Amino acid sequence: MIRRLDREAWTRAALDAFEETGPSGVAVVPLARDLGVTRGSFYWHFESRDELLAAALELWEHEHSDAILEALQELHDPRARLEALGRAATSKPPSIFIQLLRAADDPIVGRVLERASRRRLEVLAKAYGDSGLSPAAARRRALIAYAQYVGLAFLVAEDPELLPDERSRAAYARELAAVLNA
Amino acid sequence: MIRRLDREAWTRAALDAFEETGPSGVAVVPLARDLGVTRGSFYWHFESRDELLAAALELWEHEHSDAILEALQELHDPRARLEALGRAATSKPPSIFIQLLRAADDPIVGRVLERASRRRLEVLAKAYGDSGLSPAAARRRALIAYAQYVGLAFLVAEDPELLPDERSRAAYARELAAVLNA
DNA sequence: ACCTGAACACCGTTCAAGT
DNA sequence: ACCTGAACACCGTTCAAGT
Repeated sequence: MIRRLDREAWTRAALDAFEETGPSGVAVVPLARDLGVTRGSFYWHFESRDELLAAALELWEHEHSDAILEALQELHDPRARLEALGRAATSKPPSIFIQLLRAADDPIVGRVLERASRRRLEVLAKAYGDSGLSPAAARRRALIAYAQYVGLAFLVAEDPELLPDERSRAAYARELAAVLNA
Repeated sequence: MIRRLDREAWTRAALDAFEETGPSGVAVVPLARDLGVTRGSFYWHFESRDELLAAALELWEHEHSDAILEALQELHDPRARLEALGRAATSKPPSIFIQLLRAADDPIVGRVLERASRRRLEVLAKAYGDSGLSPAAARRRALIAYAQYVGLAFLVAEDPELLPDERSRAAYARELAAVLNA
């Protein structure tokens, strides 16, 4: 029996591989092997391997990254929104986002990461602005908060021993909250 | 005339390529072309391309990363040391470090980055400890400060428009200092 | 001691031919 | 409309042969 695939099947498989291994996992020949077809069939659906990677990350942007931000925008009370953002920031970051951070030198990954970061910074700045800061101060505070999130996510992914248990994570979150509400 | 190279020449060339392009720039065939020899000659000096990348990054660790930390340790006044660290943190991060951050998914890059981060966190925690914090609090504060440094370096490398001019950098640094000295 | 040059494996890409 | 299979380019690696 001959397997028939569509663009979507390739894209989902590519996103799974990306979550597992990062951009190097999105490779035509191994994916084709896994999907039970030959490399040639891939080029019926896509122009190139880069187009596949871009499509997979676009899927993530629409289904996950944007969805989270939209849910947050539902919270009209700025204090509640900042609290929700704080909880999101101190809980475990999604593995796809971690992979994006860890492979930012890939041009396609870099573009997606920059778009996602821009949106998140806007949402954060809006929350700080709505809770009373001037636009410029809100933007700076958003940058500080998001840089902290990115830096910590990065470092802990690199070395989980930095925050090994729930107690250390809680102590870090308390200290960070004290520092950021100064 | 036949070119003769040693291990050091390959290592320097590899580090230059890494600074320019990241790990993908450390490729045997293109480097050999640049150096005017064939690929085969490379394997006289090194077991593998990975050994070359590791050697290049080791060079960076010894000549740059460690050197900076040792210079800082010379400052015995903890306040002066924290100030020097603050200046280092808000000035432009060295391009090799940025490349390390942007390619952390590479196993060899990841190892080097983790080692360097561990050392920097130790030095930071020691500075905070020497200036009066308890060991646990000093470690948390060090993590907050270093995560901020890493996160900002990362985001600004991705999108320089986040802090486009000297004025915005200064305003950010002021706000950050206010926040971190809370 | 250091380099050449040819070989092989692996992945990206193309394309004529099949169903 | 979707897939096969063979071809080519490119890079990592090996190794016998050269100087």
